Amino acid sequence: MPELPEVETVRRGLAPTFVGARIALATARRPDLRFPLPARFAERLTGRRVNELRRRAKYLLADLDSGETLVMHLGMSGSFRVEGFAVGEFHHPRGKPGLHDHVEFEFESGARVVYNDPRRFGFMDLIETAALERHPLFAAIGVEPLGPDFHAHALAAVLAGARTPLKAALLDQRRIAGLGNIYVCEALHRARLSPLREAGWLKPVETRRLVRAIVEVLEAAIEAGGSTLRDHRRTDGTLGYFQHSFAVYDREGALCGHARCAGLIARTVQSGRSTFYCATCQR
DNA sequence: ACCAGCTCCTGCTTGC
DNA sequence: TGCAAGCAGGAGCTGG
Repeated sequence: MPELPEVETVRRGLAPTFVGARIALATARRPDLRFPLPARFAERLTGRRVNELRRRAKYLLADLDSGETLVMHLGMSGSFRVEGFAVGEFHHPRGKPGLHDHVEFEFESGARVVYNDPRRFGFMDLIETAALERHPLFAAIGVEPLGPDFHAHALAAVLAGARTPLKAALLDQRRIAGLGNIYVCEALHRARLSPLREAGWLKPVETRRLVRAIVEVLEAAIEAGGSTLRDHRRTDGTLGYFQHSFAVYDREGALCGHARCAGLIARTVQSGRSTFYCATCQR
């Protein structure tokens, strides 16, 4: 489900509850998500204070006072909800867990955070904070598109020589971090670049346009609280609304929104995933 | 080394 | 209305 803007939205939603708070009780309702949870997962979380809640690519990282970091990935259908401290909810009874409520954090403050994931493509792990960057999950992850190192030279460098289609290259987390199917389609449309282009052969001016488009699309999506197609919700249960701003995604047959372009949005399939684009102005 | 395709899982949408 | 097939935002793995 969630791409960078959705994960960032979740991070911002969880931060007030997580950061500086102590986990009074962690509960795992099953031994595995996509992968087995690490040994003694709940025990290693219980009693720990969260020093920081960060995001890297599509991962949420909660740095604990134990020297470990709780690494969380939402997969396709993972979501968090924060309970407690809402108006009229001082004493929420600890009822039966809802369907697909897999992990739960109760804080000393009384707030409770529940991780729900129907498809269970998400996963969690506990990794020594100091070793995070060397960990296989993170060692090969590419440039952060909203970070200080993302500029035309950096993008050109990671695309150099790639003979794969631009669409596939931008989905590759080792080249650039955090983009998924939706925002790749949207960014390519904004940059007027064809998803079918060979990735390693962009002109400098095109690379610059692509960098700007990626940053603009991601920032606008975060501003809107992400996109809610099926699963994504903010942690307070409200919906993101960037889906109303899609120019191409899931809009086959619609008019291309670019000025002076009368093209229609087409759908095709690249490496098994839907691509939406305007064949008239995306070159 | 690089790349396309398959796969994990559940639930919603689509078409008969 | 009911049912089954098809499809979904991720990404690790396999095999070419």
